[in-house]
Amino acid sequence: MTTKKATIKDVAREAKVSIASVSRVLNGLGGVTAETQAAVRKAAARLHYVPDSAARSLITGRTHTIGAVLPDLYGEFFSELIRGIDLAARAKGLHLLVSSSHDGVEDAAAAVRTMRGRVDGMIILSEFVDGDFLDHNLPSDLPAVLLDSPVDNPRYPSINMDNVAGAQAMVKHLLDTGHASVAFINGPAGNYDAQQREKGYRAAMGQLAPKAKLNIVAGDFSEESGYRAGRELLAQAKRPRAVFAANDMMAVGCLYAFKEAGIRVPEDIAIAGFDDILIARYVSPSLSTVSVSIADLGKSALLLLTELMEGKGHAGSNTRTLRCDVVVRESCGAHQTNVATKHPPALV
Amino acid sequence: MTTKKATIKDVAREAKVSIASVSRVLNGLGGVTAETQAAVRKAAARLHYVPDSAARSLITGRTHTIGAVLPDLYGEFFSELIRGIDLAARAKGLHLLVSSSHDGVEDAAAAVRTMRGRVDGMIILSEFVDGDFLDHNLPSDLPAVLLDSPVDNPRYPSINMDNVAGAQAMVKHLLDTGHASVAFINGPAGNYDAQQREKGYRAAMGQLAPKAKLNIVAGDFSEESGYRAGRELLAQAKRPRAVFAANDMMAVGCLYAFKEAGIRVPEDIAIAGFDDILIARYVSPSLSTVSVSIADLGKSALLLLTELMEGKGHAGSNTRTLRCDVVVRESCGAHQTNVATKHPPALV
DNA sequence: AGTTTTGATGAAAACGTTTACGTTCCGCCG
DNA sequence: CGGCGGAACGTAAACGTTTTCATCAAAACT
Repeated sequence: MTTKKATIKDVAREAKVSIASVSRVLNGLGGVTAETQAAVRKAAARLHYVPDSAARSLITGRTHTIGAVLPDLYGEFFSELIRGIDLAARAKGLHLLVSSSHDGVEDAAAAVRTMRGRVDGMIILSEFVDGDFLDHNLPSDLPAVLLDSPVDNPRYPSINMDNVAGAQAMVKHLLDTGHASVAFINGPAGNYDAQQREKGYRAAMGQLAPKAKLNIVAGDFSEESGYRAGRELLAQAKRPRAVFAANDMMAVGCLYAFKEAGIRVPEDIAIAGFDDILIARYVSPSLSTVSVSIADLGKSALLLLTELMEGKGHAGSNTRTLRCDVVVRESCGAHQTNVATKHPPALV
Repeated sequence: MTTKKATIKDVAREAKVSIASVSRVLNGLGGVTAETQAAVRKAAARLHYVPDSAARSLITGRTHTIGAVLPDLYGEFFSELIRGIDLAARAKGLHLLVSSSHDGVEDAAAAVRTMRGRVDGMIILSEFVDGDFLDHNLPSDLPAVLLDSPVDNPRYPSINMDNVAGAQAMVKHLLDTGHASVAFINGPAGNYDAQQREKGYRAAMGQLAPKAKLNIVAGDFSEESGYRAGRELLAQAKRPRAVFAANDMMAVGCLYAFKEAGIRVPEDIAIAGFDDILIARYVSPSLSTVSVSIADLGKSALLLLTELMEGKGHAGSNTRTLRCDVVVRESCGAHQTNVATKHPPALV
């Protein structure tokens, strides 16, 4: 509107007070009479004054911004996560600086470094971070919380979804539904989530079907690898009665392999996935899966981070876990569905 | 690592030069001998010096950050858009400040205002912005580009996807495939995209099937509204041969309505959508749709914004358009598919 | 009435940079 | 040999805040 942006001095002059008083009024510090307060507010409004955040940060040392560094993530997961973080951040009056799509250690390190000084805290989700990474790239005084990470460093709390309990629950459900043999399609070797889910599978099998042989085939989270895994399973001498894939995309790939081979799902073989991606609802048969509220994950991360920033940090439980829920749909054979009147799924 | 963060003074002392020289070296301004340069670099490295961005912004007036304010968007669209922007921004050495999930004018206005001073430019996607909004909430000297907006203000260039051409092409395709009558499921009344797509539908029909009567039913972009629209269409005296929904979710809803009624797709009625969301590939029959590279949209927006920021903001063509492509799948009846060997869809 | 307490206010320092301007030194030309 | 130009470098001002401290008046005590 005006040609030059107004500074605190302009406001002070306009209101006939000192800049100190302006600062006090605008920051609600008290120690000002109602009249000066009114005068300052009026002047500020008239001049469209907005405090310069750079100057403010310089002196206070706070940016009121938190940074999120994320890998090149699968769409839905990404957007839900950001939404959760963003919403919680806004509620706390914080801004969100995002840096995503990192596909290498160096890339992630650069991202973390360039955020230095621009943020009051960080939320990091990256397969590349470990203790060393943090020590080398994070200023020691910068609060950070890790997402979905195996790192157990007391300085950096982490939030994980409860992969093992979720996987365990799903395997239990499959066994309970009457499928005696359950095979598992694994994720990429180095992936933490995959490892945890496999652990859950092993645990459930060991506990509930101790005499059954474990049946684990390789995969890499891609739909195509699920397809290949599906064919591999079909080629086995004794076909499993159910397949539990470490993520939904592989489950879908597997589903296509079965369809192609004329195998009926769930009548001949049941299938279940993990993640509850949007697609799971729309493939046919709709996919039973394990769901985790990703937005909640983001929200929890931010809340934990703000606690850290406010110094309420730590002591004890510095790692939190988010519950996972089994979502029963058609593909596992336990769904009560009136096939005749198939209503549209819930709105997204 | 070190207990206190190093400032430029520390580096100067360590390198036995003045702070001015340190600044010159680190900013590559020249006017320094190779020796001092080396000394400074060594000192900076030893101290793990990182320039304070707040102080830098304060004096230079630049933040090297661009802001994106977005509505509470559909997942996939959102993540793709952010990815496009983020990638392009990083390539230009810019940071990305995100504020999403705004569901009201006041909300969006607040977001824009609080970004003031924190960013060098903004990318705005919001149904609430119009000329007034911008004049009231944007500092006049802050470059901004609008996404998918009807605003035609010379001060704010905008980038739109070519909704009308895309819709036109899809209708043409449906007609060419032999479906004589094409109905249209509209989007929410106030929505710009919806309006443009309707416009494309009208244009194509008027041009290619001038004697056919227009058949437009209401919808609001939700899956459920698509379902209702589908039932409405089935109840018509003379059923259309093809349905073109203003977005994919409605097309999916419509598909379910047809399935429920025992209508075969595409044999009895063809269906097409708009957006090419991930699901489109996975419903059965897979959904023909109009695709636009959302990441490109984000990238273009950022590139345009940086041009503006560098002062290359020229008069004339201040609004750009992004091409849309018809994606032919099974639901429109023109797809050559070997149903016997249905391969898994392309990886995402 | 004199003294202390209280509360509002302003002056000025500090935050860590960039940059305009001086200073110094050296080599070169006249 | 004296002056001059330019390169290298340093000094200090400026950016717009917050915050400490001093000041001062008025109210509250003795």
